[in-house]
Amino acid sequence: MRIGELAERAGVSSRSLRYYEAQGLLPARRTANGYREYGEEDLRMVREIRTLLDLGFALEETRPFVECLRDGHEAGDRCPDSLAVYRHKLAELDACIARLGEVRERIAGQLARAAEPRCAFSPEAARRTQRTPP
Amino acid sequence: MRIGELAERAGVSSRSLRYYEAQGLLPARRTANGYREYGEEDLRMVREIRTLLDLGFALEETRPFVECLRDGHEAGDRCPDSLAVYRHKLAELDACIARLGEVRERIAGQLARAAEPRCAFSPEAARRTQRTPP
DNA sequence: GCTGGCCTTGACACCGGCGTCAAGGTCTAA
DNA sequence: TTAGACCTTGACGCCGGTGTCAAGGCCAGC
Repeated sequence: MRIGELAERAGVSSRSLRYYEAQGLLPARRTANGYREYGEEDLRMVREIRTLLDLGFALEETRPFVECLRDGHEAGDRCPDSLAVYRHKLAELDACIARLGEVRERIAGQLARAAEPRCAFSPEAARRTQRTPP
Repeated sequence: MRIGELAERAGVSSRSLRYYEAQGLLPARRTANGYREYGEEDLRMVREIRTLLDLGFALEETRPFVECLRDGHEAGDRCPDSLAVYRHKLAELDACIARLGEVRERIAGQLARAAEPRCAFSPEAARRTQRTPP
């Protein structure tokens, strides 16, 4: 199959496929006229790449998975290098989530503080600190 | 004070200050020789900008805060527009955190699955499904 | 032979917040 | 007078994955 068909079946642009090839992820055989020629196994690799990219992996991080597939494994994550990337990504995610959680709390705090007490001598504050409540 | 001093006191580069000015966030008076001239209130604005940038706000999102300060308010988040940005950012963060959490679980699942059962007919699986356990 | 659809390579654009370099102006101290 | 520390504007580079355009080759059907 040629690049247009592979692109259509994988739901990506031809441009992306050429880019993956340029990165050494998706080498393509060539027909006599110079056209790229792909097989079903290439479709699987593209799908692996897309799945991982959609999850937030960098293109470079998909390399072990693709190579794992190329080595004939039934899935891209059947190889130690792929699992290492999984673990690394997990740690990254945990750090990122923790950081975002902190930021979230900071902003929520600011929001609560900013919405309420405008000034220590505001009417509300004055009323709260009145010495002779009715 | 000139740009170098403001940069030093705020802990940012002169380049950044010029960039903020180019974005219309930090207009500067000029001395006769064309040098930018800043005051203490500019230092406050730069600090406001940096605080928000460090929290993950986009430069553009700091605009209401800076304008709030310029309007003479005691803090950048004393204005409705700033609070709106806070709320918007909170929603964004919540969505982002949720998404990352999902991804995290997906990967953790993949990792668990990939590390364990290599094949339905693996020795372990065979042992687990033996009809006559000892 | 010609049209139109596919393919090729190469190159620029995008986004955001700068870093960094160039070429030149301004001021102070020795 | 000159060194050197500061300032000015302008412009290109980066990162990553892709859109998009240009200029041209290949091929099937009419």
